[in-house]
Amino acid sequence: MRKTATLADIAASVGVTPMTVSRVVNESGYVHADTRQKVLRVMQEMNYRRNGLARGLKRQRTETIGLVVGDVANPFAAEVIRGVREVLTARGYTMFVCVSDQSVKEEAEAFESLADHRVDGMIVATRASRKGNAHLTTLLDANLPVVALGRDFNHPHTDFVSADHFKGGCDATEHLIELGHRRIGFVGIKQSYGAGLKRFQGYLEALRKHGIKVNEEIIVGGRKGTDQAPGYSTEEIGYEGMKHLLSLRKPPTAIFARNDFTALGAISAIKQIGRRVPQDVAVVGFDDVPLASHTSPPLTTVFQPTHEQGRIAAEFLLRRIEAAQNLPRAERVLPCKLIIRESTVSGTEST
Amino acid sequence: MRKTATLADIAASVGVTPMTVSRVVNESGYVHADTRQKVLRVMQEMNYRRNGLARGLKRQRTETIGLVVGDVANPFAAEVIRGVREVLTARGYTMFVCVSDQSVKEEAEAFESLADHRVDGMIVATRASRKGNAHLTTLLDANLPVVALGRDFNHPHTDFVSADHFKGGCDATEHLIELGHRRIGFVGIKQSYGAGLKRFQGYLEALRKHGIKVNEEIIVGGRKGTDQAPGYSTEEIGYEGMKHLLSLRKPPTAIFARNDFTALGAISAIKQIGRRVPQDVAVVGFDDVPLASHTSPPLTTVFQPTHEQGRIAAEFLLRRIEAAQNLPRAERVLPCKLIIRESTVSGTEST
DNA sequence: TATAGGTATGTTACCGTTATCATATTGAGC
DNA sequence: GCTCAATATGATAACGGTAACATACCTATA
Repeated sequence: MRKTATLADIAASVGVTPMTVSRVVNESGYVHADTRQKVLRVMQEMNYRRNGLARGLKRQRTETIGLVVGDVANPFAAEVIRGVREVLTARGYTMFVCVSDQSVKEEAEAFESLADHRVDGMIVATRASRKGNAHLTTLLDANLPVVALGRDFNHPHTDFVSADHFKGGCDATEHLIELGHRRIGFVGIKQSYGAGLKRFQGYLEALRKHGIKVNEEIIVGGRKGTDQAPGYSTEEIGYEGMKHLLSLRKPPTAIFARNDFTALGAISAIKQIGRRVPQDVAVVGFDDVPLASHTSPPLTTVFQPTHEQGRIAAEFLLRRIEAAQNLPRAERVLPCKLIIRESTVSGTEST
Repeated sequence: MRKTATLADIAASVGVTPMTVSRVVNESGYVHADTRQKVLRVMQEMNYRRNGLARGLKRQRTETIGLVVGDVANPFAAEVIRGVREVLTARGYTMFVCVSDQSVKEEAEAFESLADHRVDGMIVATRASRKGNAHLTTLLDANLPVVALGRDFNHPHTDFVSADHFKGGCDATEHLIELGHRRIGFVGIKQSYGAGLKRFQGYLEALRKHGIKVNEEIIVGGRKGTDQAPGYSTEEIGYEGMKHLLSLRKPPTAIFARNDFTALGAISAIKQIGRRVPQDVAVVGFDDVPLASHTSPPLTTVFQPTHEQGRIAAEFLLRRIEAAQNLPRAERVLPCKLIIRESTVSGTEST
């Protein structure tokens, strides 16, 4: 079991001090060209890799940040990750991703692992929860820069980035109302979560604004249990939820789905019993996943600038990391955009 | 800017040595019950978090492993991640995920970051490439335990876990042949990658076995450029590829798609011009994503045990990490399973 | 020629932990 | 009361790197 070479090993082999080798590695200070060459050659020979632990310990920063996401099997997470990484790598930082699987316990473990390994900061893109927020607060007491992405977290020393889900939900619902729908269902919500889901609140607001009474009968989640499953489970929630709605004496004429996958599941359910979208039931989704424009019918949905949120979160975080002292809270809410396709209006687009 | 408390701070406050506090933290050696209580109380008060850098530096292991994936926006990656994590957390290890976005350069950076931060081992689930393999080899010279998951990498000190994509591709194709198809297209391959894609080779093998000549005209990728995009781009590849196939003088009567998303894209294209699945074109996918059973028609596909691959990879890795010396290479290839739904055979399942 | 400033290296100490060895105290058994 | 082992704690020295300061040499300029 050969051990990894250290600066001292290189130094001994070249006949200089570790400090000189360090200067070569970090391209800092003066090193004679010849010495540098020799050092570089030996480094290569010995397959040197610098020890980030020692380096981080001494320098008191690791140039590393953690990104905590709840789920990874969807384009939202993927785009956030890409956005964050773009900014970070350009500035010489490394990103480590932790996945909480929507579990508060795993989320806490992720926070602690990242804190223990002394990341310079964290971007938190999990779903908000009372316990999760408490954990975060503890970490902030330990002076770790944190940015919340797409989830509530109120703390004076934290930044916040999100899309305007409320307005998006409102727009989506108003679109249906303008098409003449009055019986508009919401698919994909668990009663207990309702309060925290901005796009759902937008839905309620739109109904209120147009004098439509909220009908709890047509606000549904999936079958019990399905909403805790991983990955594409939201698709199932949509399917099950819609099945239920269709079994009602008076099913809704339109639905707003919690997200695109839920919407796709709902569309499956509608088609399966021989009804048509949008003629029998109009469907709006949320997120505008790449899939959405290729489904049949193409899905009307609300685009949110995911990639951009990632970039901004990363920029906020780096600013906070590199600031000498605590900065005041920065907030940024990006607009969503309703994209009308054929799942609400037939024949809008001819290909 | 308050600094994080250290063992020494706790020790000073309690009136003991850092060593004693360390014993409390690690629950190692003897500590008087009263002392332990006092230490724990002060630790809580001072919001102590152990320094993984110092700890890792001293102990020469971090109880941390890296997982490198190419893409994250798909159930495959998500399930691998879950499988790996289940095993790791049970054994007290932390996992950091790095995403290469299918770029060899980013992949190399991920390898290096992980190596620099002294993870105890790595699971590599990116797509194989000559350059990527070269990088990996360098790291192995630095004695880092590595497990390859679902990608080729031949090295005597590496383990290997995969599903049997070759057999899966073969089965899928034979299924179509048994249904009487002779003109079977393949959608979702770039010429240059063909050699490395086992499921494609299975397709070729099945054709050969049944005396069907390979027709390069009906083996297609997406439109140029689309196959480098992120996220669900494979869906577009399927759509574009199928469009092309349908424009041929003699389109195939069946296609085998590189994966389920490609298959779904292909189905969109087929439906869009008013053809039916499976009557006009039969479609087989690969992976059995949760979505697959809910599409219309439900997708015939090849299930691969993703979660299990993650678990086994993690077990292999831990074994290698905890072994005193280099272990011989372990390999494990898990069987896939053809799942027949209505995209190849109409009316198979009644709901 | 003395001086200043750039160039090239070395010395020292410390980042926060823990392995190892050393020391002290206690209690049980004879 | 003495011995031995278990209990409880401390002192020391690393782990690998780098910040800060010190030293030495060189060259250009007053």
